[in-house]
Amino acid sequence: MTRSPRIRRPATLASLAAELGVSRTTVSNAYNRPDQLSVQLRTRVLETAKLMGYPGPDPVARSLRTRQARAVGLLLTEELSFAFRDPAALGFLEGLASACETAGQGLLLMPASRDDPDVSTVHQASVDGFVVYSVPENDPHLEAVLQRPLPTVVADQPMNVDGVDRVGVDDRGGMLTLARHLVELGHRRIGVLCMRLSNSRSDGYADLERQRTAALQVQRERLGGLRDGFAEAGVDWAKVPVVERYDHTVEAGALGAAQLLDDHPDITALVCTSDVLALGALRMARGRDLSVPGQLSVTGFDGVPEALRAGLTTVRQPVRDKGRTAGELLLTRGDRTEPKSVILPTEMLIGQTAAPPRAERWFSGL
Amino acid sequence: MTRSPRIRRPATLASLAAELGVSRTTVSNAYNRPDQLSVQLRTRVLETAKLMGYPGPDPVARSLRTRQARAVGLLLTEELSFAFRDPAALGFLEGLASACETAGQGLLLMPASRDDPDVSTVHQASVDGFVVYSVPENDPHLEAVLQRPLPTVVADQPMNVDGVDRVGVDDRGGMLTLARHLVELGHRRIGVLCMRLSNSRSDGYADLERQRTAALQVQRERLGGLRDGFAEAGVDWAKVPVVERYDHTVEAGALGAAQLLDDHPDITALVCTSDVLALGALRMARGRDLSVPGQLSVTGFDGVPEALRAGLTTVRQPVRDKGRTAGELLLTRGDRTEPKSVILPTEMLIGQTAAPPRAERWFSGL
DNA sequence: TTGAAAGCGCTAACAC
DNA sequence: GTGTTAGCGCTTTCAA
Repeated sequence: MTRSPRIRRPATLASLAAELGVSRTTVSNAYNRPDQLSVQLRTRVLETAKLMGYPGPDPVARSLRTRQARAVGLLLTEELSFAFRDPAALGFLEGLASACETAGQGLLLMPASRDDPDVSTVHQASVDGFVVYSVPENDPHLEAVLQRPLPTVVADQPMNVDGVDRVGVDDRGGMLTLARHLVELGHRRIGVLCMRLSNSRSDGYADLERQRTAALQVQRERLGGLRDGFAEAGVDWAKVPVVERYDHTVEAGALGAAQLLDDHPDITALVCTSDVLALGALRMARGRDLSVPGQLSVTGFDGVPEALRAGLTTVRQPVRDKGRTAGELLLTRGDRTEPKSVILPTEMLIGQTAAPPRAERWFSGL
Repeated sequence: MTRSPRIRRPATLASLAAELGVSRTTVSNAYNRPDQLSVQLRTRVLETAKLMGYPGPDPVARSLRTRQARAVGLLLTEELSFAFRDPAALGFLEGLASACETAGQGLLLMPASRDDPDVSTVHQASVDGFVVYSVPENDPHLEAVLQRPLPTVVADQPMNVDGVDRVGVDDRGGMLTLARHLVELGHRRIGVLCMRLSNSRSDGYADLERQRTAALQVQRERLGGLRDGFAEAGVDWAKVPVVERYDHTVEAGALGAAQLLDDHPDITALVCTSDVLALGALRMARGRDLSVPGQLSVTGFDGVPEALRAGLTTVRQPVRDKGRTAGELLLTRGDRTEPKSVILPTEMLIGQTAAPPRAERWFSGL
């Protein structure tokens, strides 16, 4: 980036001081400590500054001196633009941004694509702290963040980073409640569609081993809650088909749902670990003229606006609050004597996409 | 923000050099110019660094020295969180983010609320350049940006900033095409619902003077295109009711549309200068059992996903491209000999919300 | 109310 | 391949 013609070599605090015949301290005070000099001197300084085109103290130099950048770095291990497309990420971002806004801090989005081992953007970030949003265990970018001597807050995952604050939601509990609801409706043969479990692309059935060792713990938790809920009804989890999709899009959800239904036409409920996937499942059902919830129940997770509009039975997590809390944890905690963990509640939302399975309905119709 | 226990006073490049018994240059080179020293020395440096917990060169100090922050500042004169709720802004952000990502630059979102005269966040931003997204003329934050000796790109508005690159879309042309389409359908009595024309809150009719002096030029352009299109059919613009809404939400759109229809029950088409407002108008129509487009035609502007889903007749602008272009203009232009202006095309999208007005339809039905 | 001095942590010429 | 020197532009004791 070169300088345009309108960009002349700018004046510095020193040159301004020289011009005025005062010390640099005085000029600095004019900007930072108005009470330290007479009003008239201050206005003279400010006016000359305007005249000379001095834009005020250079932020980088000031940061170096004060050791404050007045900005928070956000690490997402996705394409940066993903954050603006995924509704749950968006809600988080909104909450985090509002916390930053309140504190007068900027929010620095750091490019850190999953596949790119280059962590230099983390090393380069001029920030006062980091928020790490939902990255896998052992992510190199996260390692780089932890390397930096700055306070850090992890949102969602990883769940077990030493000495670092965390904010998450009750993923397991939410899914447990949902599972019990489905059990109560009478479902016993279910299929599961989940988000990616690790950073290696894998689209298809996830066996127990893969579920157990998932690097993305949030998914592990949700699956765990589901398993527990159905175990209460005697369902053998080992026999429950779990399909994993790497991409988190409606299209991927539709494809995963199709795979599941092709292989297991007998399932009565399709449990998705995210709303986006569930919206895909609904689309697939529509495409096949499968009535929901008549012939198939579908559930989601997250409670994103699109899902609520679609009347999805799902579990809502307070994504905005999660973002705001992450920001507050980072910005307003005085004593960091020991790391703090905040778990926000989830809430099951009964929509119009889950009902008793067909046979059951006939039965109750008698 | 205080340091947590795991955050010890970090080693510096100098202390590492001392420990190793080499010069600081050597350590610096180990990080920045691997080819300038032997492999073994380099690994020794890097290993000792790890041992001492040296996180690599401090980004702020490096920035001060190199005069590069590797980040782009984004100025939006809205609540920061607004950007995450407005679909058009979101598309822009997505495009800009991807351009930054490609260039390995961070994207710094600067809080700069409209009502808050505090521009210090602009002064504090450690960035290599600014993107200014759709702010009114004479906005103090924009002034502050222009003060900084950094390259700047304006997206949408203001349109007339000296010596600064700009990317926009053909707002006037898009609206002109839409106007002609409506004229051709037979509409002569229309009502207009537009976004805010200045930063002072004003909800209600905007007279010609207010339209002409609107600080938000994009709206001015869109209204201008509309006026020209209907002028071709001999419609007297002075008699066209134009309702302005300060808030850019579906609710505000519904209220504005209601006002317009209450006062002017004879209008056959409701032209909205944004899709969000148009979605509000559709909601209002639904609430009143007014059939669209049977009894009332409704049109939008932007081509946001929600609007396309709703089948709105509208004008699409390439918001993602606009964002990407803004980023590229800032990041990849070598010669800034003279400011460049990029205008992206718009495209009318005929949906299901505009049809011939009632009388006309009867006529053609004969 | 103002100024002198020190240094934040780093990189880039240039010399060896 | 490695070291010396000279700042980048600013804030902050401390002394006047």
